[in-house]
Amino acid sequence: MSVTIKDIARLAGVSHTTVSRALNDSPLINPETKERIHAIAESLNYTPNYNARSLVLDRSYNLGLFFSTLHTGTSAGFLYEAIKGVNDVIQDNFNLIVRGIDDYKSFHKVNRKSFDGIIVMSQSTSDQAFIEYASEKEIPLVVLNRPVEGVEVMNLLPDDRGGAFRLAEFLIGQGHRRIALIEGKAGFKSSQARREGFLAGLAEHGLTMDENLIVPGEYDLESGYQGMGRLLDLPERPTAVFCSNDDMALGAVKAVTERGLSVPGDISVAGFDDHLFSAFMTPALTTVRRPIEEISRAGAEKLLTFIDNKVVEKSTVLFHTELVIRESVQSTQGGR
Amino acid sequence: MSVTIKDIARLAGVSHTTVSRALNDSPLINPETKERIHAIAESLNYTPNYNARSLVLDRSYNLGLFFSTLHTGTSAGFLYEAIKGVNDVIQDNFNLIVRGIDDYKSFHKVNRKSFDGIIVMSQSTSDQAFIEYASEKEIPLVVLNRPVEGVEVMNLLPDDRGGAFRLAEFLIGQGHRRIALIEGKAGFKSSQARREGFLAGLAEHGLTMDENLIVPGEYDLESGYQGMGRLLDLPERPTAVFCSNDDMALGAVKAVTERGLSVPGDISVAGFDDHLFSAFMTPALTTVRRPIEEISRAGAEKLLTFIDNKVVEKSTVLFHTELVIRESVQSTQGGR
DNA sequence: TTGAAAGCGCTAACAT
DNA sequence: ATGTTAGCGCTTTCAA
Repeated sequence: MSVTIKDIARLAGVSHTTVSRALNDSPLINPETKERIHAIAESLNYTPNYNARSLVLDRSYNLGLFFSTLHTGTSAGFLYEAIKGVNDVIQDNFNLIVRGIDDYKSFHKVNRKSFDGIIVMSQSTSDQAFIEYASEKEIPLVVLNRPVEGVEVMNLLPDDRGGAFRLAEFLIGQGHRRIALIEGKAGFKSSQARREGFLAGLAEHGLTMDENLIVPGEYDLESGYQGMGRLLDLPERPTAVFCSNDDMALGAVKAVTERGLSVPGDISVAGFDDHLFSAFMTPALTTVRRPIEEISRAGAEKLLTFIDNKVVEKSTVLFHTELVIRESVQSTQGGR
Repeated sequence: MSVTIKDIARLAGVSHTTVSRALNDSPLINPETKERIHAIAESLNYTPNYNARSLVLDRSYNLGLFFSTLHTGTSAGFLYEAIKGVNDVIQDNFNLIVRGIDDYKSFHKVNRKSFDGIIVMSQSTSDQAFIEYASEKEIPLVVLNRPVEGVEVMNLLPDDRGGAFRLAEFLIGQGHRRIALIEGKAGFKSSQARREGFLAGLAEHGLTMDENLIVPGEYDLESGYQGMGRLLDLPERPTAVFCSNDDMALGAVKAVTERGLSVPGDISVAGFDDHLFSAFMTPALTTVRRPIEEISRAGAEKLLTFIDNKVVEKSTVLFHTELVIRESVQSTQGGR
């Protein structure tokens, strides 16, 4: 068996209580005793049993980072940025448990005892039940990325709508009138917000979108490729295409070049997210930056203060999304 | 406070022992009693306290997935595939704790009580101390992706060397003689194995590599871009460039097209990994498939059997890497 | 088939 | 400044 505070107590000739206090750096303990105990602990290679501590302190040292799904619809870049952002903040103090909500058969194992706090990186309303569950259980909670309705939570999200709006205006400013849209995954809030923002941006300039120029997508590379294929088969092609994320934009560009056409020479393409690879695509992608890592970081910080102060604040914070102009959109006059 | 087995016992008019047994589906308990207890537990919305259970059973239900680092050198695709592979296997039975080894100030919190098992997704020898630590502590352990020396462990890895070897042969078969290499991150085992395999492949056909045609890289997009820039500035350019991973290949292609040259028309480019985006690049990338998700899945399965059977097997398994021929490499005669 | 009692390793009142 | 004692919620002998 492994060494416990009782073993240390025996060797130090004190009670295990004293050992516990010494190891927790209690001011009550004589500095010399403290030092002696620390030395013994060190030499015995003692490590505390966190399960025992958790049991009495009612704290798990676990933080959950939950995604709507870890399967389709969650891009590698998204997962990466979210984990990085959260991980940077929590440091050594918590275990970061990563999971797809759709992997749970039941939420039984999700409770205050097992999670000191939860971050939901939400993409669709499919996880609404989970959010309500966590909220009811009064687990400290922040929901990132999509707006939550029906239940009050701390809610941090990118301004998808505003970004798409500004992108539409930019496209129009470049002279485009016949503009197409490859939608994001059906049911995802971001898909909807981006479409709405985009259409609103067009409307702002008196344009409405031809229904035939809206094609469905799944947020993955393949569906961008397929979607663009359909648009190119149209008798009258669009001059510009807004892909609801960068992954689809990459696929879309592929479909264009494969037919011997060029981006942006023959057709302009824009994306959304500003993934790491977007600046390195050929041509470099014009897109909208969505600050996922920043949101994740902010969410983790909020959560930690909730846990420390035992108060959860409930409000919505919108993070700015920024138009990033690169090379994949050209003016209809030629040139960028 | 939350409901415990004692609360259930009181309501059911039995001892808490009986409740414990009933809930764990012990054959000793009368079916009717069992049913009654289950019903009460259900109605009370009982969830077990895993900390208490962990304390007595000496099991944490935690699995660690540790990366050498979560910062530079770990690409989004790599993280994504690793998490997906492991997550698919462990289902609902364990918490998956994700962490960068370089985030630990000390390994104190890593022990048998806190982790039922550990998967190290290792990229460099910088995590050697951690692997040795986990091995000494006798935590069930598998190490993926890089060969481990100096300590016996279960070790699953891709055949980086063989893949690079075959790629070199392919390039030569396409008529290339002046071939360059953009290396992976210094210190990473994979960088070394790929270089060695590649040089061996050249040597097999009597070629040696010009020192000037080897440039350093960091496994990220930017360094691929920079590296290719340096190669293009050479008085006598290579006809083909092997980038040690796909991320760098994407950056490299960018550097080529930015100078008004084309891939593969003016220069051929190959990568390694076969990331999701590689097939969708323009041109589609010729590369070597490294089955990270498959390795992760196999690693997780191994680990679970170790935990179940309380035996750890120690051996090395090499996973095949496959040449994937697409469009970015052209024969020096023209055409693919 | 069930219950009583002990104990997992720790922290925290309450003494002293 | 230190020790005694109880208890967190659970599983598991041992006894009935």
